[in-house]
Amino acid sequence: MTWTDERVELLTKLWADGLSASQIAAELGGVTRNAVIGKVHRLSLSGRAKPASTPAARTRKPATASNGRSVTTGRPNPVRPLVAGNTVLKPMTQIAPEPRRMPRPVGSDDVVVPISLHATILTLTEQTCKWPIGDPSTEDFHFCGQRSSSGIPYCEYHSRVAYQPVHDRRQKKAVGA
DNA sequence: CCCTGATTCGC
DNA sequence: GCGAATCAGG
Repeated sequence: MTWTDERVELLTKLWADGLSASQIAAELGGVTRNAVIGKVHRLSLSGRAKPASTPAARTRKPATASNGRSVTTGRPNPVRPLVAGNTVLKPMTQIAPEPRRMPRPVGSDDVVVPISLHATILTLTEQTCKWPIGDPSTEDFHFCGQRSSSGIPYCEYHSRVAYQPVHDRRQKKAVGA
């Protein structure tokens, strides 16, 4: 797969959008997340929202070394002002001393049956359950996020909900509990 | 375990 | 320039 102008553009857009490398790779198709990351670096658009320069002094070469492996674990660059999540900033926030129950401002139905992780579009991968929960127009909306079997877009529970067996009406015998 | 990005280096 | 392998962390 070649990095056409369009693909590079899409890559740039998605990367700026905050999508992960693997997600972008899946979106583009034909490339792995490594390819995406490599390209991102080559394009010098790493770090996403981090104008602060980070001249890290990498000194590793464990690839073709005649010796064992260098134990040079120098990490002189721990500074990382991550600003990826673009959430609305709340200037003042009353600290709610109750970590117990979240009030339910939205009148969403209690569709959540299994323990739902608060998966957003950003955390969805090919292996996370994409069962939508809540109203997409509210911030309460999220996805199940449970791990799903390979290829299946939903977790086991939601798979059964999604693909309700229409067949299997005849054979309902000897199903001992 | 799953995932994330970062880096290196042979191609 | 490209990206697999690898690393390092969550």
